[in-house]
Amino acid sequence: MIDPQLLRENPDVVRRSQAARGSSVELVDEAVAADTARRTAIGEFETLRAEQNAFGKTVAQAPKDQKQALVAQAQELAARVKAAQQAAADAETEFTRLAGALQNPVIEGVPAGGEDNFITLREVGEKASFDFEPRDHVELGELLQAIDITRGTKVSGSRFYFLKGIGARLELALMNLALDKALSEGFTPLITPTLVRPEIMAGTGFLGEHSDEIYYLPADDLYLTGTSEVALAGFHSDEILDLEGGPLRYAGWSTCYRREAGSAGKDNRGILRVHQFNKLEMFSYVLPDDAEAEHARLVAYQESMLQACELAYRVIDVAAGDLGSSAARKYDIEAWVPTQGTYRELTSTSNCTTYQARRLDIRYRTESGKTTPVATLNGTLATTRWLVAILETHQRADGSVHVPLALRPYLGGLEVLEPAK
RNA sequence: GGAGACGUCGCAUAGUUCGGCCUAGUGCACCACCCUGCUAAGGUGGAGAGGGGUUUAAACUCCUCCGUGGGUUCAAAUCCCACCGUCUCCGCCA
Repeated sequence: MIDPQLLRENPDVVRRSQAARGSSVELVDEAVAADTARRTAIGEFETLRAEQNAFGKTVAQAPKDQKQALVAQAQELAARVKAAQQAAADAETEFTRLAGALQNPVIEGVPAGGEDNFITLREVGEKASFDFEPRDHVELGELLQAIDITRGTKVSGSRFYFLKGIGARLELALMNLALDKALSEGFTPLITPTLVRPEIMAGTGFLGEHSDEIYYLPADDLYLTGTSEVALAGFHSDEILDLEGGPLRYAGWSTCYRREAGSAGKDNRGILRVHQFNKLEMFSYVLPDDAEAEHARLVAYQESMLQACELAYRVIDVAAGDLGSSAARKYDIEAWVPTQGTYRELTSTSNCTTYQARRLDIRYRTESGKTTPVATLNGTLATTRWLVAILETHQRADGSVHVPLALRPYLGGLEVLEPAK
């Protein structure tokens, strides 16, 4: 939910943002009109209600012989109050519908346009080159007996897989490396529920245009989360936070579930795009003024993870149209995937400013004692998908795979993954 | 799965019998001030959330909020219904 005051006082800012995203600009004017209508309706209702409250006292104190006449009068007033209340509620609903459809105003400098209009901020590391024909991660996964896609499909259908042996260990090593990184940066680890109630899913903004991406369990009216961001954002919902001692930072460890409904036929091979994977997600609750600095911090943590895994990557500033409704700015880090000859997204970090917090009612107290929404940010620290880049980047001619130094302590010192005999 | 109890302004509690005197009382904690040489104790006052109006702002003022949502009524913390949550007992499973 955007700030109603911003909408009222600076509709141009919202208009520009909607335009940059390629979203409806007219919606801004509709929302402004709905805001005016809503406030008028509220005023009318409250005037009548005040009258009714006062009259109620007269009735209560009236002598018995006058009561009947007064009650008759009160009934008539009550009917008018009821109508006005309904009108106010309707106006409120309409405003919420329209304003709720407005996306988070993008931050100054975010490139306008769609998926291809991103700006590359930097490229880091040397892309792997081979004097042999490199194998893709599926082949390597088979050689190492680390990834079993055939059986994953047999058991659960397409886009499912087993991580086996060294594959399972490698994922845990990566996740634990990320967890230690998060701990050293002061994050509190949190293992989160992966089934959430509808209001939490809606509050984080995932039930909008991407609702067909989400698994839903009708028998229980619960949603399977596609990222622990959902639970992490819901963690402090309806709370007033104390940020005096600095931001609240959490690292959420969870399995993630995605239907991948719109991507049939895309990335069918391997474990790049799957229905289920694990992820360690950073989540920060900060003062609105500190959000951009926190965003830079989250990217830095992500880059240090990519570097620890000895991967070549680029950092991109995602274009407005590709942001999702809650994000005011998003940086993706994409690692070079040798057999695809391209960069693929490994992390994503969003600055949701106060947009998500306003929906979930997460506030802090200002110096004057008033409450106002906090800013929320989130970013990936590790996911199963990283195995793709790690295996392909560090492979050798004989099918063995070099283990990045930083991961070795988590694999009992193992330096090389050897093909199974 | 069955039976029952409960949900009140940070915490604890009163109020629900019998709808209007609840503009929700009290204690603790909290904040400011006063008093006592310090501390403790005591005194006075303040203090919840959301939203309108007004305003540069403050002050002021009005409406809403007693788990959530409906309903009955001139009037609901109080009566009715549904849902959510917590606890206890029984059953079942691990």
